[in-house]
Amino acid sequence: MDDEERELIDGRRARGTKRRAEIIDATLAVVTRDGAAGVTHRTVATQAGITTSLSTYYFATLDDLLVAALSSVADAYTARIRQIIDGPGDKLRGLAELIAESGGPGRERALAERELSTLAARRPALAPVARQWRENVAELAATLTAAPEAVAALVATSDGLCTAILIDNVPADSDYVHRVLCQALGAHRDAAATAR
Amino acid sequence: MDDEERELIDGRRARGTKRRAEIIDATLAVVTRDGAAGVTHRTVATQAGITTSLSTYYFATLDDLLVAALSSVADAYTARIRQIIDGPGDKLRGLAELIAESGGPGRERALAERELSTLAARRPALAPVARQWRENVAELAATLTAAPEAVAALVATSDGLCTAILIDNVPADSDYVHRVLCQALGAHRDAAATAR
DNA sequence: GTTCTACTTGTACTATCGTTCAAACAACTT
DNA sequence: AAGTTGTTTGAACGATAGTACAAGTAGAAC
Repeated sequence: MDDEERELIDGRRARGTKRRAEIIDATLAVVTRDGAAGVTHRTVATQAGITTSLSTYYFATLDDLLVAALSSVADAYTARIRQIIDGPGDKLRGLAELIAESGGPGRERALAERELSTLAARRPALAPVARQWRENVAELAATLTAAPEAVAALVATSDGLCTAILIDNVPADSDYVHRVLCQALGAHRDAAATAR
Repeated sequence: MDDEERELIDGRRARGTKRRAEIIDATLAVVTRDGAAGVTHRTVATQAGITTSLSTYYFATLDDLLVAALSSVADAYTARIRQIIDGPGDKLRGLAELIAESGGPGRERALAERELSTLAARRPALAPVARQWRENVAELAATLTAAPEAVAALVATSDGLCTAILIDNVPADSDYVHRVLCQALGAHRDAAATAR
């Protein structure tokens, strides 16, 4: 245990980063299992295998914990989509596969994200975090079309498809998702293969 | 205790329908103000100006209350969109105006609907109710196009636009919404004015 | 009148919540 | 060894939650 994580930019030591990450993971597990309403210092602590007071030691208030958890999922999602944007492959297909994950192994995370982003509607401090996903999708869309309406349509469709997949609770077909995205982009006739 | 509930179409009297409606309204007011997490028998009762026990008299459990409230908003939304489908006007424009309301006077209701439909992701009994909005939009879309992808794109876009409007918390321009819907429909080039 | 039934209230029990706090623990400095 | 600093614990306080329940009302049926 020397300079454990540091993940900070300044020369100083990173504080309880590892514990914080554990607690955030436990929080997301609770959100996945019982919903955001089930998140309490006690349930989170039990899930993490620590004491209640330790949870409050790292996150003084429940709100801090929820904000941190939402930011965490948002960051993970952001990393995924940036990978698609900067990567070499077909961007629209990459997005389709990412969305389709909401119905399979990524359902838990997608569910947590929706739950927590709904929370954001009432806490102004969380709105920027919740908006990040949309902005990243918009950036991706901007590489595929110049029409602002097409960008907006792709962003909205991506979000709506995620919602539909979550509520219908069925494994999603990434080919189908891709086709719907093409439709929204207006690429159904010509630009279906132009991605990148 | 015979045919108590039914309060429906048959000639019999409806039981505590009025009180129930009052309590549901109060519930939605609480959801609007404090979110679904703020819904308790006590807060609802205070909002409705009744005693706590009366709230439990009509809705034995908190879950019953939330289910009833969600069903209520879903019904109201359903009525609105059926009006558009069966009405004489431009259906796509009607839908655009309905969506744009989420940013203005209808924000409260849209917020409540999102909050409560998120709740549905974890309670299977609520999923059909949450799905109804999508199915109605799909029905509307089916009158405008035959392509299944276009229908799916319009439904997803409608949902995503609502979300965006709610999170961005800005009054929405129904013309803009209409243009994005046209884009998703694939009607940007030709069919922009074909609605109906 | 009495009776019955739907409705309404006040009170209370039990559980759990967020949060606090003093004390113990661990590792590293001096 | 003593001290310092960051971490962890167990116990507790006050507040609020869901729910239950016996008692009280009002009005229609008898």
